[in-house]
Amino acid sequence: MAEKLTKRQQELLDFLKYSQNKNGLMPSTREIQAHFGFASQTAAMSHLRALEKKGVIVRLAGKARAVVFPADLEREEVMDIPVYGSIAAGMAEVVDEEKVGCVSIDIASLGIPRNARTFGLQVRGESMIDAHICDGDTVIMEFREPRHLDIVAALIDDETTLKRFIMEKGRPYLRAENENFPDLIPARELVVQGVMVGLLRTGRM
Amino acid sequence: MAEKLTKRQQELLDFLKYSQNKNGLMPSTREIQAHFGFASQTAAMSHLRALEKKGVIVRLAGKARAVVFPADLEREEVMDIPVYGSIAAGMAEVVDEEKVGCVSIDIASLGIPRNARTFGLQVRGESMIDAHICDGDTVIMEFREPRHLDIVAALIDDETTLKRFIMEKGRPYLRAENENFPDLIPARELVVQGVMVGLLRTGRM
DNA sequence: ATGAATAGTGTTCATTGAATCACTTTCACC
DNA sequence: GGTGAAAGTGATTCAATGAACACTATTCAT
Repeated sequence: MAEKLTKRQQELLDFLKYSQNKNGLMPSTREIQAHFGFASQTAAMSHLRALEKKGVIVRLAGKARAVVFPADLEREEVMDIPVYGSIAAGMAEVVDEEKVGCVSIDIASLGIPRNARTFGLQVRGESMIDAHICDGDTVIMEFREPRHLDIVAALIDDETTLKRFIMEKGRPYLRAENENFPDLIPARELVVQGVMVGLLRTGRM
Repeated sequence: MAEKLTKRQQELLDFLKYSQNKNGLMPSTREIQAHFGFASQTAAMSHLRALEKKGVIVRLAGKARAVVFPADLEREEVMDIPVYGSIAAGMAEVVDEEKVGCVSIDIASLGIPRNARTFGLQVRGESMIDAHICDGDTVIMEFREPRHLDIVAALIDDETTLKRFIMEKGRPYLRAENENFPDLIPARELVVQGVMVGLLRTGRM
């Protein structure tokens, strides 16, 4: 199965990947022909056949643009999660100005339902270091009601901070997971923007 | 742009998503017709037009199966990273038996080149807790030469453990990031299987 | 030297599949 | 009660595409 490709076949495969990424769909044989400057469309056809025989692509006979990468079929559904540097007061709907990036990850890895409203948040500071959440980490939040001991993104003084949500005798309050930080924050007007469901750390460790 | 869809339009959109996920390509108007039991192919056409007008899909005129979700175009290239529970001695090529899952994530989020050889590793134990790597975390490793202070997956006594790689006066050794663990491990036959480039934590925090 | 891949050219054909026109029906809204 | 959007039916047209066949040329391992 893992037969190695010839140089030309690799070029063709690269074009297929490029095309799917750039245009969102596979090229037709004639588009392949045009891209490589073939005089005959058959050249593209035979290359596709070769790639199929080597198992790097799958083709569905008779259908147009029906070239598929096996990996794409096995892959779980991928979700795009917007990442914010901070989340301002409103947040009701969308807050594009603060958006600093996007993480695409398969929903199975996160273990969340596909219809969950999720967003990412870049962590600043060490206030949750005892929960092993570091400065620079990206936490994945889900928009839902917090439960006891959940880690939540809460709006305090117009800024979003990560805290542990404690429900004691029906009274909720927030706690930082760092000895050096103000231990308890009485939660009067408690605005919870999301509950932490995942964490992503990248770069030099 | 974010006009809400009718029930029927939502059904159609779901079918498009289902089809792309299941078959790897978009359905043609006739396939849509067959799926919904329309007597006329025009019904599918007009629905697609409606979806396009509302901005949830993009269509390329004249091309076959040319329906694209805008999100797919903005998305960076997604990479499938195999996750192992542990990595046995060989590891030279592929070790399918130990594979416990797969993480799909866009390469931009990880900040690694697209041709990097990466794999995931489930962390067991608390030996790296001081580096804020917890039991149950999945670390993303890249197969490359370790540098000073990198966190590496090293093979010790036929088992893979995560350690910090220290290069001191040309002599490499490994250190656990946990006071309670054997502080230094002289590295005689040092087999480094990968360098940590990312971390993913999921589930209840 | 002789197949067997690889890499093409040139041509033809049958489908697949998008697009358009003409009309019907239902249903919410003012 | 009229209007317009949503949801269809039915028929027709024609470009976009995959597929097949016949041949050529080169490389490479038997």
